[in-house]
Amino acid sequence: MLEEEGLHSIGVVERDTGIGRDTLRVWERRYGFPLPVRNDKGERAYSDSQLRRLQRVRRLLDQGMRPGKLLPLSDDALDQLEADLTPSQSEEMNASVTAMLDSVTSADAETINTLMQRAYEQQGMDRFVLRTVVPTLKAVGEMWAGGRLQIYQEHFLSNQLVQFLNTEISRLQKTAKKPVVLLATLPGEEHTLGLLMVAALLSSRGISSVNLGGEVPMDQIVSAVEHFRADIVGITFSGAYQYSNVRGHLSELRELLADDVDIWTGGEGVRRLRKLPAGVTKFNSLAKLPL
Amino acid sequence: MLEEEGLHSIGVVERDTGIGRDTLRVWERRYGFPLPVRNDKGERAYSDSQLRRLQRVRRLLDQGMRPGKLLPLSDDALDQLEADLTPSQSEEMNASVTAMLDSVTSADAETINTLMQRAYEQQGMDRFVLRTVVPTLKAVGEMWAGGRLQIYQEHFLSNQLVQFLNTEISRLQKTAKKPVVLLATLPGEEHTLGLLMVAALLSSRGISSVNLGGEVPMDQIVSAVEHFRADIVGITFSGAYQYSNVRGHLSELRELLADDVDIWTGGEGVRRLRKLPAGVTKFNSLAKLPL
DNA sequence: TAAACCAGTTTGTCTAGGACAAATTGTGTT
DNA sequence: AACACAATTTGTCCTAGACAAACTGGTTTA
Repeated sequence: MLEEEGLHSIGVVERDTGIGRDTLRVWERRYGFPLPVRNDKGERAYSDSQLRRLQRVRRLLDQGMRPGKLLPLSDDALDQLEADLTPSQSEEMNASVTAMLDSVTSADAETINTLMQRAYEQQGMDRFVLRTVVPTLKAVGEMWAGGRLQIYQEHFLSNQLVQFLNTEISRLQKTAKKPVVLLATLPGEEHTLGLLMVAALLSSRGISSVNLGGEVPMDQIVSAVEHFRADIVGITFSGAYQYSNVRGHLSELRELLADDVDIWTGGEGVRRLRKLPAGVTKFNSLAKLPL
Repeated sequence: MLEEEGLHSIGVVERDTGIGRDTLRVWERRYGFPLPVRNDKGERAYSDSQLRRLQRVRRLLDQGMRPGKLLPLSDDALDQLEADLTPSQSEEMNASVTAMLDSVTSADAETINTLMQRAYEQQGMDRFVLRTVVPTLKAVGEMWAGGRLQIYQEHFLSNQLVQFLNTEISRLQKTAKKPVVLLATLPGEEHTLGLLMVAALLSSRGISSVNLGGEVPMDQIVSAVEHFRADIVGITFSGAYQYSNVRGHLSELRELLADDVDIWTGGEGVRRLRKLPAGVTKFNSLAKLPL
């Protein structure tokens, strides 16, 4: 009903922004934003522009800003803030990133694959992932948030990447050895591209990994660690991870696991975290895998 | 606070079971289960056993049971139901299927990969997908529903399959030509393994495909078809697809797309459908891709 | 035999404003 | 600079009622 007119229910907004229902309602009460219209049933109906703005707000919050300062702002002030926070991204994009972005908006599967293949051969896995894939995804995310990219284009890129990385991992994995790294995300975190990138980096260094994919309950991670005799568990958190208590979840996992199993964590979702539970290692950027 | 004593807040239960807060509260009101204790703040505190039972309930719901029948049941009756639901799985399975199942429960990544590789080389893509992968997934699904398989094992198998199929698709795709098939699932359908299997089958027949992955809004599918000049759109529906009105969705898509674009559809979710909208082709089993 | 229709029932999501602890910030002291 | 303590901010949870969408089961139509 709503969706066709560019309006979204509170449940959809929760899912797409990672901001809880209750939080959305309490923000409305306290700060006057977002102030959705109501449908005939009296339910909140958020506009596209409100949704997009909430996604921007979410990103800024993840950077450490506080709701009380952020939400009462005008659109202009928000623009300003974003501009300040992302100062010089567009200058130093290397050639392969711009080529990727071009091909996402205009090209076909073949072109983009050739592009990835070439960049990978030239740069090696490390630089390919860190200097090409990550910046491209970041740029794509920004374009999407700004409405300058179709959703299908993002889906397409994402799937091509999955295919490419899986192929390379599959090839490299054959020679991989100990230690074994177990990769997963926790329930609520659907974004698994990060895991794949970590797996790719590990493979290229001769380390074997077992990727369990997304939304694995904690007790299952524990069982899997025992089964595969994993030495390290890697958990990634995207910026969209809803449950603010990342630290709590990591402590919980730390307690459940044997002491000689290391925990590594990374991704936008842990960027802001300063203090980590004892026995948990963070890699701020993929470049700094604690090897 | 709670977690240490084996108690869980409603938020944690929501996360670990995928059942919404509101739903948990309304179940309590209507069916008397789950009936959590309260902490000193008056908040619900669910026990471990309640959490586990909710996970079992969730599995049964996914199989098509209804809350009203399920929730008032005793533990014994629940056991009975689970037992009934997985009666005669062990019919006649070919060797590669049983080997796969064995390795899922006991083995490591290497073994299962070797197994897939060997089965694929012996059987070719068609038979590998149809006689090995599909039956294995079916068996795994049944074992999972019956609680005879750990969740992580299902995740693991699924990820290994994704990796393997992507690798092979990637290799075969290089020589693929027209017509172009665009693959996706509609919003609400997260299960994308079917798409991957279709893509694999198509690749092995020299047909190129563009896989957009899961949950692609209809208008985005339409845009993508135009962009990629696709000749055919393939949509899969798993048995878990909630929206009963599969036919309605297919008609809608049919109307949105140009007449010279074919629509193919398949999967458990369309199995029951007899009459399809004009201009939509169904393949009942993957074996019968309408080529 | 199967599809289409209709009435009755079940079910999940949404509403309100209040409450409170955990997290963060600010201030003062060592 | 490092620490303790008070003030503020913030997210999550509470209640009980409402209602449309989804499903069920029975009947009619092709």
